[in-house]
Amino acid sequence: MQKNKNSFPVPVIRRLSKYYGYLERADTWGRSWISSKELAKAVGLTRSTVRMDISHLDFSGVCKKGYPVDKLVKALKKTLYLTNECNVVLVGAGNIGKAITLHKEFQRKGFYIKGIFDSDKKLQGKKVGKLIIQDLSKLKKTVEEKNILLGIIAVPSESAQTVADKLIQAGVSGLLNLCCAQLIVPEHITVVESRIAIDLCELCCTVKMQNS
Amino acid sequence: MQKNKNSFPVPVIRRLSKYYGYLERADTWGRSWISSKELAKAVGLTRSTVRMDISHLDFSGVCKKGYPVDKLVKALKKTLYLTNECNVVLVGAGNIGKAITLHKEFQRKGFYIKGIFDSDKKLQGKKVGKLIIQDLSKLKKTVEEKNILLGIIAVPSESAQTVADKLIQAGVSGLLNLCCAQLIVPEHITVVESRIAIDLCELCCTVKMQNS
DNA sequence: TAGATTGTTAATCGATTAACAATC
DNA sequence: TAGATTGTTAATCGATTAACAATC
Repeated sequence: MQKNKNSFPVPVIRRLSKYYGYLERADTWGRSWISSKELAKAVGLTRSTVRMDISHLDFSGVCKKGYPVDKLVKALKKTLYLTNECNVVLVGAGNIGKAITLHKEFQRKGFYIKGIFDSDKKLQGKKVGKLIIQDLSKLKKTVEEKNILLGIIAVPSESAQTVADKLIQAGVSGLLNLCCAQLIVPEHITVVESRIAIDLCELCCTVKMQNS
Repeated sequence: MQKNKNSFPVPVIRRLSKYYGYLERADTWGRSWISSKELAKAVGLTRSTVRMDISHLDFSGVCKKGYPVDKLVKALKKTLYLTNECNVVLVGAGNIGKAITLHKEFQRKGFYIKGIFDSDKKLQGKKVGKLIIQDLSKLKKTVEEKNILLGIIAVPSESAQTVADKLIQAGVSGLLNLCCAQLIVPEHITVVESRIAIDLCELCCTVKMQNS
């Protein structure tokens, strides 16, 4: 039973995404029922956590059988707002930026990169897939015309804040920050940090602490 | 005062990495002292949290002045095991894998990609920067000879588990998993998940929940 | 029926924040 | 000195886990 639309803690959202990822695949294998025990094992969590998380959804399981996979996938999709497509723009046409633009996983999940921007004049006009790299002065126009919800920041740390400001001014509601600089944003803007370099630091540190 | 080398909770490690990232830059600007208040503001946390985290280090601040930036950077570097370089291999020479290999940020932080591997025969032999893409049969030899600690997995979900098994068998101690599949690993192996697609889902979901 | 599994409440655990004495 | 800041303890907050009645 869904209590309050706005009351999902971030850890719950992250885990629901995990369940969705696994169950979507399980569904294609023809799996029709799954218990909290099995799902917990598959994603590396406890039964209790899985049941608590699923209780947030507008959805019920069946005693002794578990959860119907197809319906659970649908409920997750709805709750995670993955039913509609989501348009995004990306700033920074370096190696990482280009790789993300060309990556098919995002489209498959309903995220469409509708514009790629870079302040480097030498890159402007070049193609990345079907998109042409544009100057940031075109940002606002694209965000308005193409109904863009989110911006991805894949520029060097030094220009991250400037780019964030321009994206917000252009009208996006959320930022995915791939660079290591801390962003300062107004309250109504959501920022999620996705930093491979910091994740690698964390991994290295954890491993070395254990071995010491 | 450092109580127990092995007792750092993951959230603390992540925040210490953040402080390190910011302070390293502040140091190059010539900043010599910083208070918990200022550092907290710069990285978006509370004073209390900053002071608690720093109390984990083998390091002391000075009343009324705060913390000496250069010494704090050194203490963080030591605690986070960033004093020595760390050798890694990467499996999956697709767009993302190549972009990471070519990215300079990792080297700057002391992470050296010493080998790139792909099971695709058409890619083997080609160059990515100074590295030549190799077959996975060469994995074990590279890990042993080049003193490799970590493996980065940048392959499609379907082959992630197989690749993880091979990396573990080759002798790495930790895995950075960039793909969405859940990995099953023995207890002595550390896995950190770094998933742009899931971060993007989280961002989209959070934004849409707020706007609804 | 007996056994298994859900849904939910209560208990535990851990992390963050607040408060304040000590200090310069 | 007065004011500011550290270091640390205690209080709060929230998330995870355990337990168990209800159910099929």
